[in-house]
Amino acid sequence: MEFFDKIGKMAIGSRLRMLSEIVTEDASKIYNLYGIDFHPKWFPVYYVLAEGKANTITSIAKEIGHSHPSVSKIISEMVKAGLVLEKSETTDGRRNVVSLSAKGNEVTLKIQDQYTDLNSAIEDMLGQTTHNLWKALAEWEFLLEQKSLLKRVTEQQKLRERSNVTIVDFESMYLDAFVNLNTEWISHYFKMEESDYKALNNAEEYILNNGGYILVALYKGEPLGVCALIKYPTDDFDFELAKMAVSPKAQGKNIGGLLGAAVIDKAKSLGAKKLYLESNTILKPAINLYHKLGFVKIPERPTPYERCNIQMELVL
Amino acid sequence: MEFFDKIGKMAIGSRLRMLSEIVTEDASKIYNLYGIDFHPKWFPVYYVLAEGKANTITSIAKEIGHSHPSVSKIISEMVKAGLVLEKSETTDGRRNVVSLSAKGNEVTLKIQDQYTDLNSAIEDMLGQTTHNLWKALAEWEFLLEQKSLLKRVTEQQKLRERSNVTIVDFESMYLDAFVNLNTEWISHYFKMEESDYKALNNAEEYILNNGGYILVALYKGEPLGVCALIKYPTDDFDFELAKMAVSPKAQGKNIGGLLGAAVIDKAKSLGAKKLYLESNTILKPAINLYHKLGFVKIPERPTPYERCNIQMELVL
DNA sequence: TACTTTTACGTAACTAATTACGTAATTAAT
DNA sequence: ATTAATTACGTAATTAGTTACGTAAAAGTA
Repeated sequence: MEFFDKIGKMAIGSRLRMLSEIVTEDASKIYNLYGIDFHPKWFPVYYVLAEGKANTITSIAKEIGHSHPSVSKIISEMVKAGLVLEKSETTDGRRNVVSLSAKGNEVTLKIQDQYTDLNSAIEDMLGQTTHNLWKALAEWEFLLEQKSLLKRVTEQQKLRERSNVTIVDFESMYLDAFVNLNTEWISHYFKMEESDYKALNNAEEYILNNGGYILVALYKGEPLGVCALIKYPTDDFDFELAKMAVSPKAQGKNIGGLLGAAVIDKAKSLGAKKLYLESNTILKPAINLYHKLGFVKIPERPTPYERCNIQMELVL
Repeated sequence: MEFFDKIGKMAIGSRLRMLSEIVTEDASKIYNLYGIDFHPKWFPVYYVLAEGKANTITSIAKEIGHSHPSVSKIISEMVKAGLVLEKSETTDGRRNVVSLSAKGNEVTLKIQDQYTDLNSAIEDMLGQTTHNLWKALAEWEFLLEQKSLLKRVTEQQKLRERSNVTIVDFESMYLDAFVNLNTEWISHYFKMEESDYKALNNAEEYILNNGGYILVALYKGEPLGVCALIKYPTDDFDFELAKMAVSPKAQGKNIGGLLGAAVIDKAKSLGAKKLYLESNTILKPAINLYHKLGFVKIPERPTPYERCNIQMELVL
């Protein structure tokens, strides 16, 4: 089993399966040892019947956490072995009411000792270990019920990706990225307009020297996201959030979200009270993001952009 | 999963299987999350190939602890998916030499992140538990390799049965048992002889009042085994171990062994140096037991019993 | 050199579970 | 009183492994 140490936690499923196989294989031999004609897989069903708790296929399935076809098969095997009786003598004709036969009840007597011995053998093993497998299993079942492994991995993924992204202030070395990333999406969804050329071709003069800012998202050092904070010409707003662009190859890494949050932080630190933005409703993920960031739709107001069909604001 | 708490350790196999199922089901979704077209069950094989360690079906199987048909199937699936290449261009025409294809190597790049994230997710879970599942699994694998569950249960069984057996000195209330148990096996394998009647019908007089002893094995209070220690008439031996009988319904509980050991102890405590016994070689389990107790075959000597064809002694 | 044993590995059949699906009985809703 | 939805459960197909078996190549042996 040393293989598992190298392979890491990736194969915990395989590892559990293998141990389960080793254990159940021996379980089968153990029944033999006690002279009981019994398959280990019957045990959960048998146990429920011996307790006299549930007595229809579905209720047993629910009790033991199996699917009903599984119980159905086990019951038919146990019927064949003479351990279980089926009867439909209830008011509900769909139900298959089952119970232990006389022979099935005999097993109960025989199985007592085995139960005791297996229990002590396992207790003995648990006593020899420093890490209690039984309790560890219960803890894992609990944790996985609270939050699935899938969700946990997704969270780790987000966490890791976030650490790959750093948001930095604009420098002239990022000018190309600022222009290209914006040109790319604008000409993909719409067409470049007069105001686009103005803002992109003279970014430093038009945005930065005018009291505005540009933030750049670096993904593993590469500038793959940009966003501008342009000083708003009137008193209605402090800044306009504009020219936000994220490279398609960095999509799904929440770079937009990080960039947006950073831009808002920046505005806040500058004492801004109100942000403005313009967009188009066909850009669903963008609108969604703005929403998440706290922007709300406002009534139509004049804009130099042809593609603009929605305007939003964020009160800080 | 509360079912398992009631059912006890009996279903540890089921419990392991269920957890394994939950985990591997999510594993499949996790590959999806990272855009990798990959079945979780391929992973162990893939890992070995990526490490460049083993490259034939059997060697991979050995490495990962699967059967070779399992690896064979996985390889053919991975070949179909274009991740693995097969070639028989070796000197040994039986071997199927496999390796990752270019596409297979691409997976290595994609899988890195997933590997990291899954590892951290699991480490995170392990950190949240007080009982470390990972280490507990390793401990169980180790313990079961040392001694199988079957063997452990067998030992517990022996231990428990021993506690059900008590060896007591003869009392007149056990006379019936002494007579019946002996009559039963003697007339089953042979026929009752003159000396049998003498010893059984006048046990108290013939054995006890003659410096001999009778010990009784009580199984859960019931006298199911007897054994006599008869004063030997000459100086050759101190006692003859005779009239040992165990009820067929208590067979396999090592009552003979316990009884034998107790009788020898008794003889020792009486200062005896040499014990004698007579038997017949068709009684294999008995001869076997005498052997285990330390008796060795001795040359033929006169005996009143027709059925006797072997004689043994034990030097204390 | 010829014969036997071992090794490598594929195919087939089995196992213990699952999902998917169909059918009949019951219950709820119009 | 119909009709629709739900429930109970069996059968079939699928899954991820196993053992059993057969065949061909290689290695060992007389």
